[in-house]
Amino acid sequence: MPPRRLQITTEPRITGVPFRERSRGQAVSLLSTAQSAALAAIGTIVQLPKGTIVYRAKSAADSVFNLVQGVVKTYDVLPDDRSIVSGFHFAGDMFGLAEHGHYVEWAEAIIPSVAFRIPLAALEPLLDRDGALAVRFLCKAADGLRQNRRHARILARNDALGRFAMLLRQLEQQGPSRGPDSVTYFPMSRGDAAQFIGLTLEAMSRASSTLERTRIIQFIDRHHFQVVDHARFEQLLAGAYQPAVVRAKPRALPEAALRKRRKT
Amino acid sequence: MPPRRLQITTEPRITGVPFRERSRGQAVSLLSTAQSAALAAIGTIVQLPKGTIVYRAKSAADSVFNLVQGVVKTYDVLPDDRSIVSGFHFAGDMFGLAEHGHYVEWAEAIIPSVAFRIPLAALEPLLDRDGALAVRFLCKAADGLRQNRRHARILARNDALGRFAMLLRQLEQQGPSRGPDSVTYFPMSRGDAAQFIGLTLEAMSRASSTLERTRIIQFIDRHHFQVVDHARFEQLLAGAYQPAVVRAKPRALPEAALRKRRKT
DNA sequence: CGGTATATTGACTCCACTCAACACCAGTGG
DNA sequence: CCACTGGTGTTGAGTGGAGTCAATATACCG
Repeated sequence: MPPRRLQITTEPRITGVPFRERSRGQAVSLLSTAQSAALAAIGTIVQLPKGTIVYRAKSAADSVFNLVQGVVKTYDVLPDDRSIVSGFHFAGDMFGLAEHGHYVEWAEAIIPSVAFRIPLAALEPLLDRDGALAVRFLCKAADGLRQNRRHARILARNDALGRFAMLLRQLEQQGPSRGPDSVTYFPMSRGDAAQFIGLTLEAMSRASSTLERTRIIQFIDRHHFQVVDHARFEQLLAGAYQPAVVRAKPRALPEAALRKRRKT
Repeated sequence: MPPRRLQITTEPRITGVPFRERSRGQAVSLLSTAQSAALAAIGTIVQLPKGTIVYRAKSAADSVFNLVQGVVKTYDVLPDDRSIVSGFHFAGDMFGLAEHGHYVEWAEAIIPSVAFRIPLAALEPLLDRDGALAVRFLCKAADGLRQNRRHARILARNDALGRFAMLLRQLEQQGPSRGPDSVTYFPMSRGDAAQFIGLTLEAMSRASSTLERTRIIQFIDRHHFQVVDHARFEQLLAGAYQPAVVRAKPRALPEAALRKRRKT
């Protein structure tokens, strides 16, 4: 697959993995030109300058959004004012999850973005009529579920290094597939990233520094990085590597542990 | 809403929150009798004794499952052999998420269960034809996304007590709504619960013991609990309560902090 | 009953959080 | 040009709490 430019489109575009597709797993456009046109007919383009709040949690939800350009984060604000980022959305993604007619989270453009706003009032009849289109939306929803699983896997780790590495891996895979040593775009601020992987800003910064110091990754600038040592990076992702030079001191194993070890 | 018995059905049954529904948020059955019958026609009932592996990660995915009775856990096995539970599924839920024709996770019945196995080969044409049915599935997928958000909120907390409390809250809300001081079913083992909330078994056990010792909750037996002190339980969920009698010592604030505090 | 799996409790270590200070940068205005 | 500011990141020191290993207790199932 030749690396090609991300085309700037003014049509709705939804990417994902079709159900039937048994091929290798790159996400492809799920919509036919007719379907895209049908969505364009009922939706409107909205420009989202950096920092735009697309919607607030609990506000009336009348539309879903299809991002055609940029990056949008969705996040929860907890009772204690901290907030956690539930996901980052890229071109081809949908966002605007609601419950009982109200959005369940906040959405904010973290870089200049463009989205299609699709009113539910018009979308629902369209989906009712066009089963094939509804199935495409279902595919995209399944995509979201898989994305959430990845996020949960990140949050379930308890080492800052591993969490950060998993985030970088995800960004690598989200972007257009390029060469093995290419530079990957890191669109979000450190704070956003930290809130996504469930760490404090400081802990994440330390993890980042450690990975740089040990020459596993390298940041070109604040928003561009590349993996330098793929082998150790993979070990890190697998959870079987501590780059800290301070090896856990090999304290003498007690008797019971030795017995158990002999068996295996 | 009168508390009523969970009916044992041999028909597919999918519960969730319809898109249009502006009413209060109890989950309702999403399928009309005709739709249920259509699904029954293409699916088969499978009995799942406790401990049954419904499918394995990476095995060929030819069906989705609609649970009509019991509880099924879905989980990932990590490279280092630990495993994390991605979700618990109850009657009315669907599971069987796949990618490229292969399941992405494991599924296991944790109590005796009954499910409908619905082959994708037959389901897809059905959804293509029946847009309304596809929309119901979309509703259910949205339900899954909301469920995942709740899970992520649990994992994002860093206090064991809070995580455990949030799990209990979720179980309370999942079950049939009853009186305020009623007993709630705790279907999973401690190990499963710990893997769901991202803690070790020991840490979770300690959290559970602490909540019992401080009379916030009470376990009738290993699989039934009730919340005793609702006020403190809510504070705990909100993240604004430390039941540990060891209050953080109010060490003298340094000069800078005092200055900042005066401003606010 | 006995035997195994599951659950609780204890002791100790280590890592992420907290508070704090500092570095860096862009924009603003003198 | 510098000084001031606020926002954003990095680094440092100290503490608490969850992980780890281990022993014990309880429940489950023949």
